Amino acid sequence: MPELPEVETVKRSLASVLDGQTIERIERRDVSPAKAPDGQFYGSPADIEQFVVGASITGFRRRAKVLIIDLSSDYSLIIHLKMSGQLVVVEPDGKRVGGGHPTKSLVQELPDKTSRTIFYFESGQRLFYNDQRKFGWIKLVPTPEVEHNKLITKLGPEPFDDDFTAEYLAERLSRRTIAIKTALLDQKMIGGIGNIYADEALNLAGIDPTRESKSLTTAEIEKLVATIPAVMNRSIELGGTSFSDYVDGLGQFGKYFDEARVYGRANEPCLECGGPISKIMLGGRGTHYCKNCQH
DNA sequence: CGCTCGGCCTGTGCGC
DNA sequence: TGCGCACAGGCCGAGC
Repeated sequence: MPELPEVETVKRSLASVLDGQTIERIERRDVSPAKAPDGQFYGSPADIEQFVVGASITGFRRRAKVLIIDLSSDYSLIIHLKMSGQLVVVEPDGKRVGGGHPTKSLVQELPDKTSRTIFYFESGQRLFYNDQRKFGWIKLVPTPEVEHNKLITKLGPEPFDDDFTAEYLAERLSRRTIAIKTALLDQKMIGGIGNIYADEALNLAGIDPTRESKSLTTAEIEKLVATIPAVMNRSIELGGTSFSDYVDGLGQFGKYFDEARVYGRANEPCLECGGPISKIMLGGRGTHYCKNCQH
């Protein structure tokens, strides 16, 4: 589910209510399958007891699609929501802090069967880490080690970084034969792009997603370097993309989907030419584009 | 080294 | 109405 704009939205919403709050207790649930750690939380019970319980939250950070919660114990929680992860704050009375939405996924009381870990705060509020498909994870690491952690160091520059330039991207694409769409999803090349925004940015740039990476012209690469942060910024403004059950930390839906140009719009008319949006499989991912407008 | 594909999980929606 | 298959926001590792 969450790509950079969704994780950024979750980060901001959680920070607005949980910054400075003290964790009173942790509950790790749903221990199946046996090989996954309790609650998908990688950390020994002793370490969690010592460095998480009783600690307060000193800040929230994001790197690409990874959320980092810093604690007063000088330890940090590194969290990846992968496809179906949610972090949702609930009031003592069980209501979402932001009120949430009256939809199927939110009518249900928490915890539900997807709730893997619950953080109880002294305020009485609770933070639910829900993950239907169980691909996501939480890891406990010393704060000084976060930036040296392999999960973080392997990530390429983010779309908003100063070092995300046309020169950088041209160099990285210059000898690659993989489709440009596949290249954009490579987190080592650029950190934070996922399936939705790869399709959207390529549409805005007028580039066919199946093109060989090394075939892109300088002008096309310059367009991409502009459209990628543009589409991400617009999505952050709208609170990310929800097309089924993504919600932010307050249970709010993102509205970018209403503005999506190609993603999820197979067979619908292209906003530019009116022709049908195509959907193909590329590198195992559903890929949406306009054959008239993207070359 | 580069590339493609299957696997990890659970659920939903579609075609038959 | 029921059944089985394809696909879903991500990423890793095996195998060529």
